[in-house]
Amino acid sequence: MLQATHFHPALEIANTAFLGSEPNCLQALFRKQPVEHLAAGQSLFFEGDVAKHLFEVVEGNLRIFRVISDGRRVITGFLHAGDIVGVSLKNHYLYSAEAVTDTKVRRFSRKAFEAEVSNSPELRPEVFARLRDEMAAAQDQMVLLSCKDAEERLCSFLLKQLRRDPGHCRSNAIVELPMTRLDIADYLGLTIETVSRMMTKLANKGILVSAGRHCVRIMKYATLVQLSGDDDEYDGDERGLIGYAGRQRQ
Amino acid sequence: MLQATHFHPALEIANTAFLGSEPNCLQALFRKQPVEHLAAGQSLFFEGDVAKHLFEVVEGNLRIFRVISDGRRVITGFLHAGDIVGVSLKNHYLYSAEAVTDTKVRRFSRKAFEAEVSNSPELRPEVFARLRDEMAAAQDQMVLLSCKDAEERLCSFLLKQLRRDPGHCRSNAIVELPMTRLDIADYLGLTIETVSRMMTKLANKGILVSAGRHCVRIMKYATLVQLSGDDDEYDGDERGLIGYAGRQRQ
DNA sequence: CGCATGCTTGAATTTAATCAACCCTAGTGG
DNA sequence: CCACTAGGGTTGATTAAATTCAAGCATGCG
Repeated sequence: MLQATHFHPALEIANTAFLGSEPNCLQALFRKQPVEHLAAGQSLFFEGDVAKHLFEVVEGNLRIFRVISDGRRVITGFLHAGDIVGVSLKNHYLYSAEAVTDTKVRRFSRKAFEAEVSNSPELRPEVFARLRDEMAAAQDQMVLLSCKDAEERLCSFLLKQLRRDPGHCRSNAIVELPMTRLDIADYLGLTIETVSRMMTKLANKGILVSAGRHCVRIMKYATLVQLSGDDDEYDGDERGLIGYAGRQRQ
Repeated sequence: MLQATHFHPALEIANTAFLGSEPNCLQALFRKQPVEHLAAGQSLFFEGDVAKHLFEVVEGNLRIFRVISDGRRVITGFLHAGDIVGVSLKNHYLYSAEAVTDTKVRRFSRKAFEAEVSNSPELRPEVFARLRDEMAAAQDQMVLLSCKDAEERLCSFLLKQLRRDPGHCRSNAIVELPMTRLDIADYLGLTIETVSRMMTKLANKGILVSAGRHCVRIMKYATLVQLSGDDDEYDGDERGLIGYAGRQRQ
């Protein structure tokens, strides 16, 4: 998965405006391809399949996940419009991909993609940038799964969803949650019951107001950040000291 | 971090033998650089620092980790001889790096590295391959942290350590564990006590025999694999069916 | 030899999972 | 248009697993 953190559709279109036959942006590669439609729940590819294609998400969203031997599922990410699936792939898909909602994608041959990228000095930095963003996201997820409790996990998740919207305002913002509670649970390493309980707990604290199954209004952004356990806006000048405070909290 | 999964030192030296001024292997870039020594526990760089250099691990091993606001530490990986630190970096280090044991590294300017790579069509595939391996490792770690219990985590860890040794035989093999229990705990998302308990549990089952603090002999490889919860040697032809079995175990 | 650090073991506590019941809502068909 | 139903979601009681707290042991180093 490749989150398009720095590549908003608007920006991308601007880039393409003064562009000849040489695409200077990854998404330009996909632009000529026909749009394919996926119904909610439909699979795009399966873990272990030979990875013949990469995909650009045009609209909607995907979950990517692995299923382990005993049937447990781990969602390693959600993909949205502008994201490209598969740049980090070897010969086989490392994970399965399914549409969460009705979704449109464009398909591009992996071989052709790799040829294009290796020929274009303009495209390569973008591929690297996307890989780096993907890696950074994976690291964040490891931190979340390693040592955050249920409440922190859910708060982090909500913030992540909120920040995907470039025009989000800090408080009184609405977060869309197109995925089910089970999806959220499998993404956060929790159960649906725990996700549900934390959701009502946050609602009781007045931090958010539920607005239907797939929608939530954030009332106290700052509190949500605090509860997420991420030291955003790092105030500390003490980074870099030998050792660290120990693993206990408080 | 970049694990050198497919790049054993022996192979690398063989490659360099018939090699002109154009290096055809990433490690060749580092070869002219002086070796720097790090004492056990010494820091190589800190999370958040400007990433001016990449490093090749020549000997010994490093832990890379992040420390979150309340002092908890998450180890996201261990690095060994042949690994290169920092290919997935942005402008700042995403994590800190410390020597676990006495360690030797070579340093290379990130700018120069990027220039070399972007000029060399031979180097680029290797960079991508390493990034892909790193990504795959991160995914595995997410699966481990998401849904494995303490015993499965420790077994997975031991197997990973065992498999790093190219000449490992399946049973009766010795695994070196240069890191402390706290390192293992912070890597597996557990406490030292739990790691210790699981270690003795495996010893009681006759799966391994402790041989000092930093060494373990594996007696029952197959059992260890089973307990690790990874469906290695996948026997299933049923991958790719719609849906999945559900999240319950058994 | 003695201390310090890392490791192990045990008992109590806490957190989230599990098991079970019930509710709500969207979508269906009468 | 309304009643019914199925699936997703919530809530409560119980259980299990790992953490926390506490004590003691071993190993290595001065």
